[in-house]
Amino acid sequence: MDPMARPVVHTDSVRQELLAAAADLVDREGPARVTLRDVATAAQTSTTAVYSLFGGKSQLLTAVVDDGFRSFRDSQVAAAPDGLRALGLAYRTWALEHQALYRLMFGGALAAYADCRPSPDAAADAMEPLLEAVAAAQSAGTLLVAPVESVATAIWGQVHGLVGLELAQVGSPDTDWEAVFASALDAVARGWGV
Amino acid sequence: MDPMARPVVHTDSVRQELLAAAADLVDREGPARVTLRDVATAAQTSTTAVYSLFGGKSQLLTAVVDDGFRSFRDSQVAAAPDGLRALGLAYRTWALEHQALYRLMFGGALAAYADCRPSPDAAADAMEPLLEAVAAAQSAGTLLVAPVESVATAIWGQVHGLVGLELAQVGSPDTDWEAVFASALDAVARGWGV
DNA sequence: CTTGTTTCGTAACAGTGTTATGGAACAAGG
DNA sequence: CCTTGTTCCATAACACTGTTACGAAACAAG
Repeated sequence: MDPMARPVVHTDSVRQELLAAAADLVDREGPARVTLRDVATAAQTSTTAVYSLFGGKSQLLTAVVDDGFRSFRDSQVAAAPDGLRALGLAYRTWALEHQALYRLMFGGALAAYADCRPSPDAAADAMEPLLEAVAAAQSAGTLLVAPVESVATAIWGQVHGLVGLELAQVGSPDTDWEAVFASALDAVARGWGV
Repeated sequence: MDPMARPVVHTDSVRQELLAAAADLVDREGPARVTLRDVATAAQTSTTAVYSLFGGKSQLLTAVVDDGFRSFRDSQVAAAPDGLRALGLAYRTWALEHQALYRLMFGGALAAYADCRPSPDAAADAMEPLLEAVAAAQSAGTLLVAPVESVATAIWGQVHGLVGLELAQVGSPDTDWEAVFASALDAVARGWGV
């Protein structure tokens, strides 16, 4: 009994191909131009696969965002040994290299597209290197002793905000964002340093 | 000759009703839930009016954003006499009161929805009170003398970034954002003060 | 080879932005 | 007053979206 029936084609490898295709489309065309038919075609399968493997478009995009947080966190971890300022610079670099994905992750654009949010843990994990760097600087005596999370969030906000303004192309078109970013990091050091 | 033909119904008042209906829907349901048919129904006209008065959905949303920048600028102008810190507080207040609109204006969400950007002038105008406050503080000797635009952009970035993180609900769910915001403003004062 | 069961590609559905079309509305001339 | 001419706009069609239902395909067992 219990015949094996038709073999499964919607395997985990197809799942990863769909993820890659979706991420690629998001980065190249922006989230609005991502259609399930295009994603399925790029992954050489049908739209049904998205439903059987993810549940729908919003879950697929959520998975893309979660992957983005992992990649972002890796870049933060890699920069962590070089200190706080390196974290800030790595933050901007990653954002500029993955603009569409960055917007999807932090711009709240995803919530606007589909009623879904990335796993809160992903964002928290990405913040971990910063938290550790802040704590280390505090115990090293180079940073004001205040609630770690407050300091880290404020610093994150500074970096995040400047990147956001740069990506939104707000302000004067000929702004030297790199210089502004550098002097903002200086001001952060002065503002939170001992 | 030149008969007057059928009288015009798509007047400027219909245009403003459409704008109001669209802004209302954006604020209540978010940009993704805004459909031309709903907007037209709310304004008691047909979808054609959107095309004859704005050109399409993206232009309608752009107009909503431009209006948002005007409202935002007004709140900044109102807070300007009370100094730099008041500008920051007013910034956050306005953003929290118009979350969906704020995301549309600064989150780059609009570009993701439709291929259009708000008039750059609108954002520049909104920044004017901050520029003046920075310049005033510099000549009063309470702020580091550095390129006004760099200082203003960095400060704007700090405020914008924290608000963005708060709206995106990134970080610990029980974060006391008001306190973080206040201490960040303190750090800005220390970082850029003389 | 038939049967039974599971799987998934195709095609249909509801809803979107956008465009085309035909009727509606009025001034001028008979 | 009616016809005509001209302009305008609401309705209906179109192409495309995410999603769902269906029926054919694929294999094990009898």
